Amino acid sequence: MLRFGLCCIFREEPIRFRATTAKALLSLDRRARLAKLSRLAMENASSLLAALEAVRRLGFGAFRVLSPLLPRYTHPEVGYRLEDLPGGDAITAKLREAAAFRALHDLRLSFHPDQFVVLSSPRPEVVERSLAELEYQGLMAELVGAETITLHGGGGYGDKGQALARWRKHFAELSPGVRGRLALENDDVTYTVRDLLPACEALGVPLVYDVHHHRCNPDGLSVAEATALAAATWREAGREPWFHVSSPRNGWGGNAPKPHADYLDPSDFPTEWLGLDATVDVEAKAKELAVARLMKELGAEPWMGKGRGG
DNA sequence: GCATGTCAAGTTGTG
DNA sequence: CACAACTTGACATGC
Repeated sequence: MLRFGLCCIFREEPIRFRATTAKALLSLDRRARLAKLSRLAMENASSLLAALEAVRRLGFGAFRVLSPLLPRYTHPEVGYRLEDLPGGDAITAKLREAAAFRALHDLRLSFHPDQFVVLSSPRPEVVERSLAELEYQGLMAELVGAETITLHGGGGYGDKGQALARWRKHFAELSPGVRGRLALENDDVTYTVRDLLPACEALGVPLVYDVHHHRCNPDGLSVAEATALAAATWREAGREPWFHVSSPRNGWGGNAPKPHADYLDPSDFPTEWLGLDATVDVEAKAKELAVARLMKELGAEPWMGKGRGG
């Protein structure tokens, strides 16, 4: 069956993740800085557990975790380690509590590094920071039991072949824990499913198929073909396929940017996906309300975990 | 309280 | 050239 996933935050559920800025941290001495970071990290760890409880209650089967659970962790000036934080053990324990809840209810967790993480960049300093950020996200993924870190190909720099060769080279520099979790996702301006498949197959990296991006940035493959090719990269690894879907706020016409709408238009949901064993992250501004509405409109069953009769 | 300006980071495309 | 878009507005400050 299909399981539906929520991305990062909630519209109505009273669950919030906290952040801070490097500038604010730099105005504090080391002791006050670490105390503040510790407080925020503990709040975020508790919020993650609350988020997973809400996800389960709402009948969803997946959750995308907001990357900065530990705010500014890899910042060159205010970066730190978990062991540096007062109460670091309690933070770790709370994250492991979330991991246990995830496992008990068979929820699938992912991370999605933001736009600054670019393994295809020709600039060494960009790649270096990207590798550090991915190692941080790998550490978080390990702690909370997240299966996947979903990354885009990055920039094309006028030569996508060369850029992807750089991506593959830097992929090899990551730790095994990150390599084993990394997935590639087609994006809306540069890399299509057709572009990414050779790298995915060569590296054993599964392909997250975003049908919204595919419609913005087509490659001659039909939705059915792209679905089958992407799904094969997951099944090769004995894993369940992972897809993304969203609707454009201002319709599909024209070349203007296509920000996400509040809710899914059910006609944007590929009929090719119905009946598959797969995970579908719903990217919509109305968050859990949008996931719930889409499931209702599709007649989808709530996720109860594999082998739990759901 | 509330309005407003700011926030680490990359790359691309539009107007 | 400025700005929006991207997984996401939240935080810090000043009134």
